Amino acid sequence: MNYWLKSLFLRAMSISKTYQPKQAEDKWYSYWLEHKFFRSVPDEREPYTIVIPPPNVTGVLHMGHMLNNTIQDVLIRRARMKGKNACWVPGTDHASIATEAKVVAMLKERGISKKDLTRPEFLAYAWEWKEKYGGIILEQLKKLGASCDWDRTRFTMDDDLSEAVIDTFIHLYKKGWIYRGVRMVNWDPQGKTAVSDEEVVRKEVNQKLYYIKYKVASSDSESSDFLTIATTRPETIMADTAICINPNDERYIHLHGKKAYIPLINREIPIILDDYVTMDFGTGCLKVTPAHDLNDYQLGQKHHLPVIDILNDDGTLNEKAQILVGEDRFAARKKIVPLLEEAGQLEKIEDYKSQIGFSERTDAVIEPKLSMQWFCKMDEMAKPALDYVLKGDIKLIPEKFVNTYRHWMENIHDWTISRQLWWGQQIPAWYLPDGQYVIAKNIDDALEQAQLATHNPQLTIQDLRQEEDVVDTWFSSWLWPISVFDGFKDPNNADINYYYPTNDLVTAPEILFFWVARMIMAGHEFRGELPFRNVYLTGIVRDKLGRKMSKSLGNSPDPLGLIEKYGADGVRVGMLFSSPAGNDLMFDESHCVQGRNFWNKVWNAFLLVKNWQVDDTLENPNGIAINWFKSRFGQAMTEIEEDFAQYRLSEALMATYKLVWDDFCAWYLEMIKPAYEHPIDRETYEQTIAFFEDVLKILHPFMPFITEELWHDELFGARAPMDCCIVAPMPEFEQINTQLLEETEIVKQVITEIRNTRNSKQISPKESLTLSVKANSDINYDQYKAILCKLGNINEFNAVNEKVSDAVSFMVSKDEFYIPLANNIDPVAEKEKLLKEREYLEGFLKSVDAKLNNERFMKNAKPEVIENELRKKADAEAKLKIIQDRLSGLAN
RNA sequence: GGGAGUUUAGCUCAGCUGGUUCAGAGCAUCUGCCUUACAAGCAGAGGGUCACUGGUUCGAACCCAGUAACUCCCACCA
Repeated sequence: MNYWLKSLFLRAMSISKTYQPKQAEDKWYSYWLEHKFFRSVPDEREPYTIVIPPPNVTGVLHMGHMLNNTIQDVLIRRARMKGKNACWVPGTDHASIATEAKVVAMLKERGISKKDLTRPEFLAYAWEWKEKYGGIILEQLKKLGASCDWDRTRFTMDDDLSEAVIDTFIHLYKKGWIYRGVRMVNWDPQGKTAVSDEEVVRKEVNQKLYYIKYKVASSDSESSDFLTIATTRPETIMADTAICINPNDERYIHLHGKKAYIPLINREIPIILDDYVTMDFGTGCLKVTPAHDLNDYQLGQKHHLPVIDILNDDGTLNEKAQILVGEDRFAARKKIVPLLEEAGQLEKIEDYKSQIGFSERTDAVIEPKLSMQWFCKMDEMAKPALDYVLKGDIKLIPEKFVNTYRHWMENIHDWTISRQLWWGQQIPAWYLPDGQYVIAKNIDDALEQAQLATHNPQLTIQDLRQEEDVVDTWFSSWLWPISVFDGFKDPNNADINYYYPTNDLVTAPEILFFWVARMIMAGHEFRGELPFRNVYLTGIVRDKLGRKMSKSLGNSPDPLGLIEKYGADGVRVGMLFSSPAGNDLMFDESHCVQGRNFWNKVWNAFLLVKNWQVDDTLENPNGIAINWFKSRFGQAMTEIEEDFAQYRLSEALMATYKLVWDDFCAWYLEMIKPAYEHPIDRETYEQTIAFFEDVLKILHPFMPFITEELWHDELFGARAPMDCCIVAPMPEFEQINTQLLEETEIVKQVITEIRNTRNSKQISPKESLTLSVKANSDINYDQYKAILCKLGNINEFNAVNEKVSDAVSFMVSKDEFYIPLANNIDPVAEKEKLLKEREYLEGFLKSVDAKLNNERFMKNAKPEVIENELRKKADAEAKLKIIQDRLSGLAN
């Protein structure tokens, strides 16, 4: 009770001393903006460029964005501090289907129907909506600390970017790679547009398989012969144009050449033969519905069957269905069942599971539909794009995605690029009265071409009608790395020449094909060069149950709320702690807690140093500690460098975390910390501040705000306005003294043993002890005396040549240590400890000997390995001997 | 149906070219601490048959084969 009260009280008292993330975040983000630290213009430095995967303009920040953009920001900030000209280009994507759907919904709320608007009217509303609500997400990214060059913000429907879309369309058309044709496409009846194969998400759905009896037409009599088909879509029987059976199916030989009647509407259709039909599925009879099934369509083509399309664009039945006209396809499915039953033509219904395609954007069930669409040929463009990745010019991280990428590129289908929407770039095709069309940049060009094509100079603009459809959103996104630098409008401008190819692309594997592959194609086709060198594929952010975070599940924390709670720095660190490339991130708020605790630790270390008083008359007693930390820092830097080189960001963060928390705070600061209310010497003080500055630098990419805040504290001296952590050069590598590092590790172990001794003997840390060392190794412990005494609270430290009696003892490496504790020795326990150690060493030795006595080992193992075994043997033997000595000493 | 991947401590993950008795880290857990930077902390400790079964090898978490579970991608069986 007492304890809790006191700690509460103390916390309340010290509240003003703690770091206030919110204030610092606002303050420094504006400061960075004001001083244009994010701004990049070409100069003589090496560029480092990232283009953001443009989020939907309608989007709001979710956890996926948080992860993705944290990674990009870490990379950008690090590059900036390493002296590169870092350029991170932000922007948003017009996302035609998603945005148009939102605008339609908004209009509906206002009582306006899209049908009643003209195209320009609708677009006016859409732009208005975009200006008002669009791009919120970019503002949210700022809260995260994203250091994008906001002056370069682009939108995929900016004039220049749209122009690039039109130009590339024309370019590809001229190459013969864009064509128009009637195809079976994936129709989204809700968005009322075609979508590409990639935008169809297949899900397993519980369905019914309906067994329907078709009457077989027989010329001879009234005999009622029936055949039964199985279908999941009874509402489409009215669109049937044949029944198909396998020619080898002996059950149905009697049906060859016959006809059958569609139930309810009694239309006569032929029974055709094709070995496409699987005999053992369903009944072996297949209804052929060319208008509403891709396979049936192909079958229909082969057998020259007519196509009867009974569905409207919105998924309702049209008059060709004859019955249930106007009903939605699913309502019709329900209603046709009793009708068939009444007619006695429904044999049975079975449960059935199958994969159904859903629209990625609207989640409506996709309807295969025949329609006139625009397509882009892919095979020619896919080849070089595949090569870049296979040859390693573009690296996918992690590499496992190369296989998937290859598989996709080798089996690529043409791309349906037209969308029956208004929000987007309208296809630059103009139809002439006679049905021909011309492709042109604008209507004047179109007219000119049209007049030429028709040899009719009388043709006027009024005679031309522009294609209503727009292009797929990805048809603008694939140009992004080029178009953001105006590489189409002005292919030789300074920006594109300097920044392109970009360096790293950070994105989700889900859009590897949608976007990444196509950018590679576009890069090659339009600039003859790859668009980026490395693709870092992030994982999906899931909750701790492994479920994808989604709005509908409500399992996604509010990112801005998290920032509010843990500080942007805390959340960034939390996101990165456990997210290796390509692995899903099982997000748990506890990671953010850890992140927050980390910045808190840094803050407190700062308070400690800040409150020190310097006494210039003091000598520096901390030479070893300082040299050790220098080496340790250099060592950690090497590791961190290596981790970054391999894009192991979590590990780079962890190495940084341990360096700061363990090495800097727990060891170094404790080593040099003066006693309470004692001053510190000048040299140690200044060296420590220099270390602290280096610590801030390596932390900055992960925790930009607190590091900038501390950077400007007077502890570090006066700063010029542009002297900021964000542009501070990364620390140089120090000379690494391996011997010092190794010896210090041993000294740390000695300290741990002393602490353990205290723990087990219940001796307070405040009670100082005497320590003797009998050194059997070459380590000069005298050098480390100061550290040992301070961290072990040892008041007397001496070297001895003989073992000390009446003392607790332990061994570190080969050396023996004694703490005299006359009244507190437990000889039995001491002996037990030694016996245990001996047992371990004997086992160890046995295993080593087993190898060394094994002829085949000696014959096959590499010399270094054998040498190593010999060393192990010698070491173990030496140690055993010491233990043996001590044991025999105890026996007396 | 085809392909890829994963499986190591309670959780999230390292473990590179097979070679210290190799089984690691962080978090969580447990024990002891009101130690003047920090209880959002300090000092310690305990956690694992490396999914399973075989094989190769002097030696396997690591290589090979098979099995199981999970994940993702691709695919037109009504």
